[in-house]
Amino acid sequence: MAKEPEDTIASRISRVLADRIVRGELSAGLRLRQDHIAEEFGTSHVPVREAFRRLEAQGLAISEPRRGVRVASFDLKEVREVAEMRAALEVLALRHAAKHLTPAILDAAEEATREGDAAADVHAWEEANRRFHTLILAPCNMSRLLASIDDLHAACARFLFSAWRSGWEKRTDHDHRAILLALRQGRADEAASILERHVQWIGRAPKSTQKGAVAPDAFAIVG
Amino acid sequence: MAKEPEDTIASRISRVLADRIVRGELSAGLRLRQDHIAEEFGTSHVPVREAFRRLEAQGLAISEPRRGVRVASFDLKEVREVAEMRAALEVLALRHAAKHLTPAILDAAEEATREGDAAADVHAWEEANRRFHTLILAPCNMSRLLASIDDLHAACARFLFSAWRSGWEKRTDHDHRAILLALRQGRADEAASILERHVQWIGRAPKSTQKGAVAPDAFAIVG
DNA sequence: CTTCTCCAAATTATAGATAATTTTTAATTC
DNA sequence: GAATTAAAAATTATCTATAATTTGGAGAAG
Repeated sequence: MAKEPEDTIASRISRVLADRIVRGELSAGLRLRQDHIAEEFGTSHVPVREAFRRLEAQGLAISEPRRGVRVASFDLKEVREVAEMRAALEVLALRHAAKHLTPAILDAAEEATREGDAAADVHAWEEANRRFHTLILAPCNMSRLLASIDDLHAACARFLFSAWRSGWEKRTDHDHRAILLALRQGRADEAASILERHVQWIGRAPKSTQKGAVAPDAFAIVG
Repeated sequence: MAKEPEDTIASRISRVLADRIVRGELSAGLRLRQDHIAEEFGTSHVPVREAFRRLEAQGLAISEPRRGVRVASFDLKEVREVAEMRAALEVLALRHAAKHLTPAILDAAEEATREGDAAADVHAWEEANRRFHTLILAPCNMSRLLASIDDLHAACARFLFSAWRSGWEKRTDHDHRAILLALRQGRADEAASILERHVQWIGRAPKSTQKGAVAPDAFAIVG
């Protein structure tokens, strides 16, 4: 019987709710009522409350004792904070991963970049983007670091999905390609600094390319 | 009636258990049986389970579905990982905090350093050490970043308490003083790089001062 | 007479206790 | 050593109490 990897109801609920929050289906400030959620999942409120604790730790929900749980708000200031944390930690991860990267991994990362460039919508792009970052960072073999990066990446994705209003237009990810090139040539430090800049851009106002000609999005949302 | 700040039983339990784990009273790998803990705190196991989720997120406990929760193990590799993460994030925090630091804050941090130097035991030293780091970083005003650093600091403290076997001998914290000096003189970048080196030392083998003459501790444990 | 405010009752939701069920682990027997 | 059974512990359900919010109404002010 194809059974999901997670066994407990609580973990399943937290995964589903996290996904909904990230995708923007549950908007910031919304109250998460344990009885309603319990009813939806056909369980009692006990595992729901455990799921809440995990969401709280991930920064996706905020709990006030005796007053309930709400979807965490996130303003631009928080997004920048998350982006800077992510940049700092991804640089660290890449520095350790670099020596373990194989051509096969870099090929897979390049393929992920291509898929991102060809993505039909923002969700497909984000999936490919996350795969790229995971591929080049996972070989650092530092599980706690990778888990932290994952949570931060989710927060970034939440911003991406919320900020993206207009239709998706194909784009070419030059940063990803520059990172891969540097890695292939053994210049890990350069790859790390491109990665740092790349991630830090999230939530920052893009350079006005020309006076009056502002990009369609008011803030850089990729990464 | 003097009531503790936290309202829920779960948060109280998680704080107490976290403290015990950090102080080494609960050793790595020990099973945390919810019924026993519930009995000790005079509650049911429901809030205990919620406390477990928080400990899990903090990296202090590990839960295997249907098999219970254990105190997280931590080998030297994990300590180094935590130290490097902490270094990366504290550098980020200090860069943002620097511009908001006041002479009053720096004076308080210097006082914390003095108290650390005069500490009678390792717990007093750690309390002062944590105060120093918190004082100079808190003005960055990035709550998520500070919360992450706090969790990482707890993991470092856990290593410190576990590694410290012999009696406590007074020491002078030159790094803290160098950081404060640089901050007072407005050289934030230099302060940050001293801080980075300072924290990264945790869990690393110290330079053998002389052949055969190894330091009393096999690894650097302060920070 | 209308409107605003303040207080109390009723409703709703959260937090926790107790109980039932399932799963894992240990033990004993073949 | 394998298999069956018994004990223990984890997960979840149901139930209760307590705290928070809302609603309704009385009284005062405009």
